[in-house]
Amino acid sequence: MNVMQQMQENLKEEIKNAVLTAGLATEEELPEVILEQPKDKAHGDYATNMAMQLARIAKKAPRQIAEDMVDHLDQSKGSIEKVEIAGPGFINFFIDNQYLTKLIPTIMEQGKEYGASNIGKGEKIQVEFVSANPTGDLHLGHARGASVGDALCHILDKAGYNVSREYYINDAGNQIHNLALSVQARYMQALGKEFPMPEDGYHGADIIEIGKVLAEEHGDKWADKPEAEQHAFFREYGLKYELDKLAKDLESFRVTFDHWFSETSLYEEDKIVPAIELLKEKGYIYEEEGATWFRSTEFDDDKDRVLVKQDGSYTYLSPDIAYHKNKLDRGFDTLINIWGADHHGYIPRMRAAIQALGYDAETLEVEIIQMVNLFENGEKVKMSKRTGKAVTLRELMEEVGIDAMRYFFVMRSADSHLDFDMDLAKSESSDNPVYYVQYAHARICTMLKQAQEKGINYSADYDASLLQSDKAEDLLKKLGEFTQMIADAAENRTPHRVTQYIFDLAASLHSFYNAEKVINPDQLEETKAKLALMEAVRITLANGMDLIGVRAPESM
RNA sequence: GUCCCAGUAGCUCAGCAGGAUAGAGCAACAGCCUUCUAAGCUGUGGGUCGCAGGUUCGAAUCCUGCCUGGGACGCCA
Repeated sequence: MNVMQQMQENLKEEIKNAVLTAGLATEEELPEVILEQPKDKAHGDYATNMAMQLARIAKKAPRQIAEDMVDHLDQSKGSIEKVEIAGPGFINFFIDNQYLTKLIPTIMEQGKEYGASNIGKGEKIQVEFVSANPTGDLHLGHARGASVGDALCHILDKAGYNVSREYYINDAGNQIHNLALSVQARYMQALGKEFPMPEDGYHGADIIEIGKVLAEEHGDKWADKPEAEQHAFFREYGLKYELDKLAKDLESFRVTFDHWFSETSLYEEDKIVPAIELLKEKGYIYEEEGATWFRSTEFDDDKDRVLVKQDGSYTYLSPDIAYHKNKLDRGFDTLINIWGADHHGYIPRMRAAIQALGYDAETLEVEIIQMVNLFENGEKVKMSKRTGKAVTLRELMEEVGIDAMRYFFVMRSADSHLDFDMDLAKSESSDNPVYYVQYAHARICTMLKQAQEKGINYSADYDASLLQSDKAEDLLKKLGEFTQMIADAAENRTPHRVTQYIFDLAASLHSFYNAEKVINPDQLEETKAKLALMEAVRITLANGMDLIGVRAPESM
């Protein structure tokens, strides 16, 4: 808890005491103290709506209650400078913000750790994200999922959760057979033979590439082998090639995983039958029309779901249940799955499975990432997975750069559609928010460097009374909010809050920069105080950017 | 037909578990570089928060219905 949070707690405690000593409510009746930061500075630093909340309990007019509260408020505590009653019964607090200067030494001391808290109390959370099928290149939707998932993991980690990041590899179903057939076709074609692509084949450029590589490395030695042998080979080769590519692309994109979990391993280690057996013991399984059904309607699903088809093979749901059981067996308190919008219909049956396995429905959280539309030259870029003409993650990385992508993909709340403006993302101007933020960081670095060249050394031990301007106070307040902002973003699973925060902090920095000269050898002590402030802002900006996978450049 | 998400300034979006006169950025307009990077700053204009009801001291926020856009509803994965 930093000094700002400490101050807020003290203030809340004082408000509570005032209500109790004024006899307006009993301890039990007392609602939670809500402290808000008014948008208008004329309304003070903090305000509480306690008087309005108490109106019914105390059976008095809110303004009267507010007056009673203020009479019983001990203003010597909680750094209160002035109190006002306003509007329908708000109590506005004007705080002596001198305490904020204590933030700077804290931030400088904590460095990369600044912003960390223990709100997660070590809760074990597993985040499964991306999990794209190893049958083609990663495209825009995956890029957004990767950006959001990775940012969320960093945020949760910072907020004191114990995070494990996982990628589920769908390497067992029909689609892998199709991959094998597609690779086979491209291989044959690379050898100059006529060979049709399978019905649901994968038309991506990557598969054509595999065919070429195979033809070069192996010549035509596979062309006349028995079908089964060919399929096994192409399957294995294709899978390995695709997986290596996925991992490499994601790593370039600064996204890494703790575990790559193979669906096939569920078969090999015989995890599926026992999972279904367990549900059967609990009475959620029945047979009908030659198939095995999961009675998911017990848990609010629209209809029951088939687990084993008439032909004896599993539906996708079966290994998925086994997989989630496996996750839970590994001792995670909470599972977060990050899925594309096209999978949202799948949530109720998965939730039902979690409950059938004996866990609370809330154990599984599914964050849905809405679609991304790509715009170039003001026009929507059409995408088609079928023809393989989708814009890939790698292409986009090369064209617009990783920083801009990472920033843009988490910039909006995940559950709203995202228009990705290529021209804006590529532009090196202040219109581009990622440059705006990075520029703020680079500007500070330049100042610190120049101070150093002039032989001016700053430290956490500075004269705080020299930081009195409104612009400096704005910066300090913003710095103080960092830890709480991360905690909120973690609890609400809203990584986009981080981009908003660093954008606002950058704006405050630019504003300060234009209003005040930092380095002034004639005012050495003031210069040192400002440099300390700059360093604190720099650390906070860098930490914020780190959370969303954006680089903090020292010069631009 | 059922379900999910969205509808806020000309455009793209915030609005944190109802709170004061609804906020940013872009675009428009007017200013600021002999001074630490103008990739920046300052100011102005711009809104029936899709529509209609309801809940209450108070609703962009919660509830109901409707309209519009997108997506999902397989013994596919």
